[in-house]
Amino acid sequence: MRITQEADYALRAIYYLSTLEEGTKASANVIARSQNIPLRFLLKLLQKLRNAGLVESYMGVNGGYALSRKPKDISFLDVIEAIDGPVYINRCLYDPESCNNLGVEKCSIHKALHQIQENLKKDLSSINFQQVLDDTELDGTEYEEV
Amino acid sequence: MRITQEADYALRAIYYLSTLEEGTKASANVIARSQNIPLRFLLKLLQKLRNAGLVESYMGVNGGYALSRKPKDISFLDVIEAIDGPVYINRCLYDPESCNNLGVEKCSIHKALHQIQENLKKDLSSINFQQVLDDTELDGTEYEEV
DNA sequence: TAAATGTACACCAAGTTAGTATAATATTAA
DNA sequence: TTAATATTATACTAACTTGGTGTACATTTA
Repeated sequence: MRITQEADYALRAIYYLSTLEEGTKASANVIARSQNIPLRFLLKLLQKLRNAGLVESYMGVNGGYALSRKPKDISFLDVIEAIDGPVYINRCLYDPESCNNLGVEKCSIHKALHQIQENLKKDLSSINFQQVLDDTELDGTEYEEV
Repeated sequence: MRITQEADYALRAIYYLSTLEEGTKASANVIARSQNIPLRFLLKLLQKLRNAGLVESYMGVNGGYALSRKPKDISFLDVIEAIDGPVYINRCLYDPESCNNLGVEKCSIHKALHQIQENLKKDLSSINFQQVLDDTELDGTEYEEV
């Protein structure tokens, strides 16, 4: 019932790109060091984000990666599904044909799980990176704990 | 981001026991056949449910398993955590000490994930087996589709 | 053309999952 | 008291997933 470490890294990579001025690139090296992500692993993961259309990449000297949309238009669900594939909380909900019970339609258990899954996906898609940025700023500055 | 097949089986086993008269036992064999679960695997999984206090077991001839509480007092979360362990949607939320970013407190990403996790757990704990029973009865009889 | 960058593909160790196998123990009924 | 029916305990395993690493190549800029 958890996201992979790779998806966690991806969230942090997208977060880092969100902190930059719109359109600014960052190299994998810089992202890796700033977020404490193994470089090789990050490079591979960035390809998935690129294939999903979340980032753009630029080769060569001064190359790097930049968001292809504004932070407010990228949700946690976008990132997690780009890396881990579709979110589904049990087998039968992914491939109802292979369900060895009665399938999603007939089985009350799976119907209930389906509802929970949809709530989860809604939650994940309702949070975007602008919100995370705003939250971070609040924490560090204005509202310092006393 | 999914429950194991074992947890799915466990939900179905508990569901089956919920359909019985209160206090009635069923043997692992009967449960296995009725829910299409591999017997050996079911036997092992029933131990976990027993250790978690969800079912009681009886050895010997006419032995078997029975719920230790009423269906309405057993939630999906109870069953899933009995089998898969605590629900947490990423590593850092389970063991914040080993977080290689800033930990749940400092990192906005992990704070957001934590909120989503709590919603998920609330959802899973809000559904119990009496509800599933009721839903099943509605389906099969009164409300048959035309 | 050298240096800095991303891309592509292959490989691998460790852990997890979904089981299976075997033998022992407890209870009941004949 | 023995046979049959159950659960319990322990150990094993094949396949898959995860979280990486290694090597070689392609592109861009100075």
